[in-house]
Amino acid sequence: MKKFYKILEEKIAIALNKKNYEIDKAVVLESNRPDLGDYQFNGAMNLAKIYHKNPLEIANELAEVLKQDSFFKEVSVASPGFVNMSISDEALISFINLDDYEYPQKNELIFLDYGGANVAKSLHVGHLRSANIGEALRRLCNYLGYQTISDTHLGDFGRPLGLVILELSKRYPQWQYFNNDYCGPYEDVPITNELLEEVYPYASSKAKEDDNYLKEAQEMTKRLQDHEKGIYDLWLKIMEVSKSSIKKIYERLNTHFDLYKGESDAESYVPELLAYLNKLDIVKDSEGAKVIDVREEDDKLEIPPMLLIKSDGGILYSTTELATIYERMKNYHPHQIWYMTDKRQSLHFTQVFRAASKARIIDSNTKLIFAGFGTMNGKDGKPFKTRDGGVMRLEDLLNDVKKECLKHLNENIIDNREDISEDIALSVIKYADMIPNRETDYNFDIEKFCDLEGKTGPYILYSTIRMKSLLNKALENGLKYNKLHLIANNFDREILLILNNFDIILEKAFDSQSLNDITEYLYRLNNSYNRFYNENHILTESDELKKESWLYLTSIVYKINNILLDILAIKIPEKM
RNA sequence: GUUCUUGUAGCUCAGUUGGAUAGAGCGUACGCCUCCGACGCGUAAGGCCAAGGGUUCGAUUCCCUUCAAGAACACCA
Repeated sequence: MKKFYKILEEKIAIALNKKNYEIDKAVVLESNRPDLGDYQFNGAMNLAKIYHKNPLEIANELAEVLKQDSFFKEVSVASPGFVNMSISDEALISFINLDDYEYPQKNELIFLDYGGANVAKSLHVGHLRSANIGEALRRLCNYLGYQTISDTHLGDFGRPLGLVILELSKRYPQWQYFNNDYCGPYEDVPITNELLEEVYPYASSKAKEDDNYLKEAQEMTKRLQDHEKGIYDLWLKIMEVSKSSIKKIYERLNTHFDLYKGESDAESYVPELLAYLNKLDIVKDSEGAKVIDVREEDDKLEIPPMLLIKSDGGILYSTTELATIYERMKNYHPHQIWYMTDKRQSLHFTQVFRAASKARIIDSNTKLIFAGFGTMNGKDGKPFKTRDGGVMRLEDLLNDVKKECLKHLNENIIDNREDISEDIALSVIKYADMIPNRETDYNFDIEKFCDLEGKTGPYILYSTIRMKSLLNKALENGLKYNKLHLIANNFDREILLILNNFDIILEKAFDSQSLNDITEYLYRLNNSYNRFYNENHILTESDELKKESWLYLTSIVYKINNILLDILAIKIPEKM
């Protein structure tokens, strides 16, 4: 779509200039008094302060110039200095009939880090937001012309793996992997994803109660990180099993990663990173550990130093994170790196970002952006748990919602009922997940995901499919729709005004790394269209110009729906 | 304890350079299919924007205080 606000804002800036007022950017807003106009300009009040004049006077001067422009149907001024503008139908019509605007390709690479799956642990509902937000942002970046690389950054080399391997060694001491003298090749062992998912929580809770066990796990983690023969080979086997199961779920979530790298990949850059850091003389000893001081003058909260090496020589989360940045800069030279994780990790990323900047691992103009999101809580406001205390697996959630969608599916649809419910379920989950503001915590409620009416994914899908069906019917009847000839009433006019917001919504979403403006916009657009649809009988309309205009309008809304749903990674089924 | 975040309709939540009359979905109560797909559309009820103070033409928004909830605070990830 083309940029409507830009036109409007330029007109105002020029008009003000004519009256000898300078303004950087004339910000125009959609009117919150639709009875007075389509758009409003509030800048006269600010200019009044600068020029020490009455805001009404400035507003009147501006209105006087704008009134001469046939772009506007009406321009009025309200106290203490609001300028209200209505756009002429002719201007709206010629704007919608313009050719599509395409965002030019930019020579700027944005690296997106999201997903955050952990090896040997099943993806649970806590992983949902990261995948949904990250994937949508990746697609948004692409639509706006940026180049992207996405990486799930697997948790694959820390203590959880130490715990799993330790527990396996207790249960299956006879495995050749645990024989120090054995040199391979290894015979097949019965590791399945189910086994791993059972072993990890068991080992994790045991480590909490048993200090000796925890100590053993720490040792095992160290042995793994030291690439000890046997242990490392078993780890490779675990990776293979776990990765394929993770990929399957991400596929169902319509989420794509260019890279499935992880802590273990970054780990190989650690020696290089450490050598580099040592040269800079910013690594200090502290209580036996090695740290980087990242405090800054005006910190209100005391930021603890970033821990680089543990006192036992092992590496930590922050270490691999820093090494990951080092690796990414070296191999890909991104202009920006975006992180989509739970906002509770904010401090951790502050430390790492500061360390990266202090150590000049990033260029001075590289942007590291932490797009933290709210925690998913249960109905009780505490981090979400199922009734038996576990966290709900993502796969179970998908299946449950899918079952619910299948129940609601139109009986007349005979083919592909499974696939269609899968698509609808995806829309339910994604839409519900992306509609709250990114930063607010939200309550996970399975019933919320089973509600298929109102402001939901299926609402948008249903409207879209109905439009498609209408357009197909028109084509079957030999009707063509190439342009908008006229505005018939307030129903189609309102849609045109909403369409004008398209580009600023996308840009706002990009600037704030947040999708709720897009979900909200989709609802608003479709709600407005459905009202229009309800009030006008398009195919039976006798006025041919009206009919073509309405079909054309339908085709535009249909197109926008397709673009935005694709950005949100929601699939549109054929029927529903 | 220190620091940060949050508090908006019965419930779940929108609401940014401070703007006019604070919005939506669900739920509740009424309506709308002989006509393009009713998973749709409409109407109504529902609010001291946590409380108090300040800044100014103007505050849900900025500042201060209080209350309430949550989070983070080096050898976990």
